[in-house]
Amino acid sequence: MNVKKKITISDVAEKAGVSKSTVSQYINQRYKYMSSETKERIERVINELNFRPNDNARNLKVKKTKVVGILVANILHTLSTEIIQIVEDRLQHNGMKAFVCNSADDPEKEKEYIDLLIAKQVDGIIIFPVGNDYTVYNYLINYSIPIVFVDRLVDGITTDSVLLDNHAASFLAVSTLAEKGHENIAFFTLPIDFPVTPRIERIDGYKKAMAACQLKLREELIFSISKDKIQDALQNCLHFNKPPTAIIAGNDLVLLQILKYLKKNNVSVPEKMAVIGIDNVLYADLYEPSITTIAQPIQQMGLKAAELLLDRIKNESQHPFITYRFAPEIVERNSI
Amino acid sequence: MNVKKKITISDVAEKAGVSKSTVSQYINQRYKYMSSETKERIERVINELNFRPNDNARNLKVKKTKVVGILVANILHTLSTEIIQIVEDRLQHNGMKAFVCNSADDPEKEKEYIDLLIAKQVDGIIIFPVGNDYTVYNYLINYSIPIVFVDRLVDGITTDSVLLDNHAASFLAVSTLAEKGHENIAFFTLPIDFPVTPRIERIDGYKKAMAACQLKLREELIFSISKDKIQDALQNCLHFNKPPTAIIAGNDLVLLQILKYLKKNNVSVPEKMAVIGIDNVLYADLYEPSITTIAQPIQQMGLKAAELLLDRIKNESQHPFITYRFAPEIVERNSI
DNA sequence: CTGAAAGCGCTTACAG
DNA sequence: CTGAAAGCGCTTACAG
Repeated sequence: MNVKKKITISDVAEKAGVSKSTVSQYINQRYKYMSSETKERIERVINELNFRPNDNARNLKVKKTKVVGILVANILHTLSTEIIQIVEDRLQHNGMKAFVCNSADDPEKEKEYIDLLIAKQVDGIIIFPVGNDYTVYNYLINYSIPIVFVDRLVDGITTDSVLLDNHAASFLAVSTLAEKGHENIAFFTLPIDFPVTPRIERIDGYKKAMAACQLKLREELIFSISKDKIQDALQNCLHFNKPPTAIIAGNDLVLLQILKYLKKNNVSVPEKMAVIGIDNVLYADLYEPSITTIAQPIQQMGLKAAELLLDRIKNESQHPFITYRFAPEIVERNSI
Repeated sequence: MNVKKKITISDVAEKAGVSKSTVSQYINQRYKYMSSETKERIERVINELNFRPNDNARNLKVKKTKVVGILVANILHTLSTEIIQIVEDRLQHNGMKAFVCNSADDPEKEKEYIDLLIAKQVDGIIIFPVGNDYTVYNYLINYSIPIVFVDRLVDGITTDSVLLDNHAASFLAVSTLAEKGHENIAFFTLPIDFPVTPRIERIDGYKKAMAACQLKLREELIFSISKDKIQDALQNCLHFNKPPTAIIAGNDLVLLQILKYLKKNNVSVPEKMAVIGIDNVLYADLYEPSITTIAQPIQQMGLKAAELLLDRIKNESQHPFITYRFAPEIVERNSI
């Protein structure tokens, strides 16, 4: 493998016997004032030399890069990849492309990626934020780089945002269970050592829904703990004086732990324990019994996020920032 | 929101009362010949102005970008995101970052992303290839951009590659079933309209394993069809003269379809139908009965891919290209 | 210890 | 229809 020198526009110009300007015109498809002979000659040389223009040079002149960043909190979440797929498809239709970056739940990494995306001069960024330090996101706003938040919000930052109506999600879960006569409903979610919007709002929604359904709120039935502690906590609360007869899983990862425990310990669902999960999961139909879930309208959320970002990128118009809340939907199956 | 002019190195230099060169020295942390007073002054101004150097300009001079591309065939596959997570972590330790791009199973998109990554001058690319047109990948080789293939190979391209020993995977599946006395073993996988390495190799491995186990090969028990046709095909083959008593699912998506069918139709597993899936899936333990799977050593594969790429990027040394084949592992559960 | 100058590979207004 | 020239925002060898 011989290390070949990178081909530049000058090489093409020289070999084609025209000026760099003309080659540049060709690259940018401004054929208007170009003889077809010149055009063909340039085309041939470009193919021969396998020339690819250096975007770094181009972007130095032309301010638009036609690239947006999608910075996800954690790429392992199904929600992230599904939104990515949808957003990308919309971008495609607008001649844009996406670089996906993964914060891996690490605020430090997120900050580095934001710096990198700024440095690469992306036209806009869709962020599933992990950090709670608003100064980081302020860089973007200072640089007038459009951003759209998805799934989570950050205190102190006002921008276009797209997320589930988490209160409604909890309400749907609680009220559905209440109708079936459940009174002792446990709520499990991941930690909120630092504020994570969906977790906080879903807990809050749970509390309000309990009140609305005239059920007694028992704080000891609310668990906000790390993944590996869920099974122990569940085991524990089964020995309460009044153990729960129903569980709401705050997200897909939590649901997985709960189902593992229930299966391992032969707790019959829904007879001994009703289960309802927020987030639709691939295996909801597969479990025995199939699991009732509260689904996010991912398709619409992805489209809205893409649309918001594209609007900001295209026109300079300054409509006020809006936080869009999407209504959840219950998918009734056999676990309640 | 007032559109602020982008801050450049000149702005910083002017405000700090030094030359651009000095600011540049500061940015690149060459403090050796810099008075601490100058250093502090520059630092202060950078913070005040919120200055972020433009990487496009930098990369025009400095050939290394410290960024690699990870181009996945389809970001919805768990394998992709798990490998991304692992690779990224290794890159992090080497001061590099990753831009993830999603081909969405579309060779045209893949080509565009390759062009974009070249244009952005990434230092290297990890590819889960979708296309079968080797000329596309040849661009990269022409440009001396290191590439590592993961999961799939491309005819006509020789480069470092990391993938499962697919023949061994099929062999494990077949021989395990054969030991349990199964003779009529069906194999389901997705289409091979154009060559997709794991699918082809797993079918091939299945055939060889059947021979090795002295079982009669029945071509009509091999299904290479699209996802939505799997359930019908399965239904069909249950009415064969000699229906299969065991099924091997060629990957996670196929397994999902098969389990859906079996559950819907109350086919008892493993009594009436043994099932074994290639690819470990999240819900393997959750299904009733739990599903025996053939797992890829994803951790090791991700690390190897990262290591190979970093080696090529760092040293110019020219060890020959190697295709690494990782041994699969069987995770025995209760479905066989 | 710091600055002036050339150059990276493009684009674009302008001249002809 | 095409080319010469300036400039985008950096870096770096060199001079002082």
